[in-house]
Amino acid sequence: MSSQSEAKKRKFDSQQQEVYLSLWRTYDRLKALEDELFQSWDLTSQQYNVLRILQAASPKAVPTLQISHRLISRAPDITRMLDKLQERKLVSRLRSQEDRRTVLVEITPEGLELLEKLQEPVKALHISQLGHLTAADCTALCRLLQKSREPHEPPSGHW
Amino acid sequence: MSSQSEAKKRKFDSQQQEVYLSLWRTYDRLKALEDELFQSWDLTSQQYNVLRILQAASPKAVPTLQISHRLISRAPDITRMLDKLQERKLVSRLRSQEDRRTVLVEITPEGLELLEKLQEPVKALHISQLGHLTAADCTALCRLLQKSREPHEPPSGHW
DNA sequence: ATATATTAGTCGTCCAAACAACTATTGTCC
DNA sequence: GGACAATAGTTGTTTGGACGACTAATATAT
Repeated sequence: MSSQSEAKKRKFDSQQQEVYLSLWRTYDRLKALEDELFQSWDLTSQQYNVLRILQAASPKAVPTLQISHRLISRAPDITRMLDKLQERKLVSRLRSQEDRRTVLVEITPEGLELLEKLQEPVKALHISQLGHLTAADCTALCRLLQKSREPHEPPSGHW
Repeated sequence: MSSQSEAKKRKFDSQQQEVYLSLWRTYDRLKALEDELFQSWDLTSQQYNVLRILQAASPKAVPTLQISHRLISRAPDITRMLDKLQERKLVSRLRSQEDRRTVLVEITPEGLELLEKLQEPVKALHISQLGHLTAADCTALCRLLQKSREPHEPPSGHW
C-alpha cells in the first residue's frame, strides 16, 4: 500500500482510477454522437471502419481476418458483419486462388459511393465532437493517450 | 508502402479524428484489462460500478433510476442488471413507503464483503493499467479529457 | 506419403444492450 | 373529483457481441 499518507477526501481511490473513469466517460460521450450519425445511415461504427479499411486497400481485396486485425477495437464477429455488408452489396467476397482457405473481401462501387456520401457528415461529426480543442490540445492528448496504452499494445501493433 | 511517407498528413482525415481514434483504442485496451479481472469474479464493470454506487450510499438505499443516472456510461438495462445482482444476493430491493412507484435498492452485507475482497485486486488493476503515467501526466490527461467531453455533458451533470 | 498441426473462416448458442410498449402510481389543473 | 399527464419501473422483442465447436485447406514432421 503505497498510498499517500494523508487521505485527501478523494472521490477516487487513485489518480489512475480517475484517469480511467474520465477516459471511459469521455469515450462514451463522443461515441454517442458517432452512433447517432451512423445509425441514421444504418451502419455501426465498426461497419464504417471496415468499409474504410477496404476503401484504403481498394482496388485490392483484403483477407477476412486481416480486416479484424486492423480494427480499432478487438475483433468482433467479422464473418457475420461481412455477411450484412454483403447483403447490402457494400462489399463482395471471393475465395483466393493461391490459398483456398482465405476469403478476399473487396469494397463495391456502391460501398465507395456510400463512403463518399458520408464524407461530409463525418467531417462535421469530428468537428462537433472535438472541434473545440486547440491543435496543441489535440497533440498533447494524442501523446498522452498513446503513452497510456503503449504498454498494453500487442507486440506487432500497427499503431 | 509509400503511404507512410505522405501519411504524415493523410493518415487521418483530421486531427479530431486522430484524437477520437486514439481515445477509442486506448479505452479499448484498458477496458480489456478491467474486463479480465471482473470476469474472474463473474461481474461486469457496470455491475461493479453499481455496487460501488450502492456502497457509497450505504446504509441508505437508492432509487433504481438514480443508479442508472449515476453510472459512468449511459443507462443500460438497469432492471435486469439488478435482477442478477439480487439473485446473487449482492443487493436487495424494497418498495418505498412514501412513493410506491419507486423501488429502493440497497447493497447487502454479502455485497459489501465482495467489494472488500475486490479492493486489492482493483487497486492492482489500476496500477497495471496506468501506473506508468506520472502524476503530471494524469493531471494533464484528466484535464484534456474533461475539456473534450465538457460540451457534450448533460446540463445537470454530476461530474 | 501419411499423420499431425496450424491457419482461415463459418456456425451454433448464449447473453447483454437497445428500443419500445406496457403497468402502476403520483401529480396537475380545471 | 375526474381527466390527463408525468414518473418509476418492468417486460417483450430484436439485435449484436462473446465464445467455443466445427469444417476446409495448407504447412510441417517423420
